[in-house]
Amino acid sequence: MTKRDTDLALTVLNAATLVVDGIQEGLARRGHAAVRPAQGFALVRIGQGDTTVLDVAEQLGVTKQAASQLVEVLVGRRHVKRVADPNDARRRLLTLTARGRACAAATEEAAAEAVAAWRPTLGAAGLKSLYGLLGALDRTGPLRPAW
Amino acid sequence: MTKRDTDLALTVLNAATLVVDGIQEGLARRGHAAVRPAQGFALVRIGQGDTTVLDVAEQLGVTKQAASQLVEVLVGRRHVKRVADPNDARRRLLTLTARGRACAAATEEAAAEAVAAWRPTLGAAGLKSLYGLLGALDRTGPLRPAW
DNA sequence: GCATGATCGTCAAGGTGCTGGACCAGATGG
DNA sequence: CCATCTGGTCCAGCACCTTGACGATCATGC
Repeated sequence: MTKRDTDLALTVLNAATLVVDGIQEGLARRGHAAVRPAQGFALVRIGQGDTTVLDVAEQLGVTKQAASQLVEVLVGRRHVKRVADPNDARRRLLTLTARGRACAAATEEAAAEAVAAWRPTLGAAGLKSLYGLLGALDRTGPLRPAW
Repeated sequence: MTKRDTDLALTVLNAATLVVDGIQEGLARRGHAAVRPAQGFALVRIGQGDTTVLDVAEQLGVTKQAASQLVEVLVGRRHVKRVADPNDARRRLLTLTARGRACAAATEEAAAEAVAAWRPTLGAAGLKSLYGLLGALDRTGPLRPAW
């Protein structure tokens, strides 16, 4: 059974590759070729409101410095604006611009599209059971750099 | 249904994170903390025989230069040796040393272990159906950098 | 009040890993 | 042969991450 377990590990990595590449391609097709998946995920998080650089760092699983740099890029692209937190002058709340909202939506669409591409192969039932199985795994929370 | 598709994409990435981290940890627990997953995969490939730098590059989905650098590290660690190809003086066949074989085996074990950790949660039947579902997806072949 | 310590964020320097361009040595085919 | 292709490496540059240090702002306890 060990041999099959090893193969399963590879199929999981393969699936993740398909997802990441699919998101990249989906973003590009929507005119956001410059947006990397990790940036898209950050935008989605920011879109949920009340988000700071630390929140982004936690979600992506990187240091606050790395998150700060990533956010800096998004600010430079006019996807994100920093606003002062009225309750805590240390915090700089992140908010989406109109362009940022478009990118966040595109990221979610691209992610959905990437797995929707499997529907012809797996069927709706297959996707559903896949969702059930993988959803039962530990939620480690942080995603991974380079995504 | 789109919302669920988006979530599924995230669960796939989460699963891949678990696999990669599990492999890292499994390698460390076997005394190969310095071996990165991508290096382990390269070792496994080299262990199959008749492997060149270009083959490694293809498997990992990186340029031949990157593969060359990765192999250079493995050679420096005495995991891999380069031998001349008697039929083609341009090719430098890669072979595993005893230490390299140990690392390759440890990588496969660690990968199997990473998904075996899901057995208590998903059950043997769950793993099997997961394998069936993910195995049906396109085999893009190349893995990803940084793994 | 006010010192002390924790927290948010940035700056700066450094490392790692990948890429594209250039190049050499060896193979290949008219 | 000679032009071309292929396997491999060297090199410069880049993208992204990390650790360390720091200023600024809260929060606590006396």
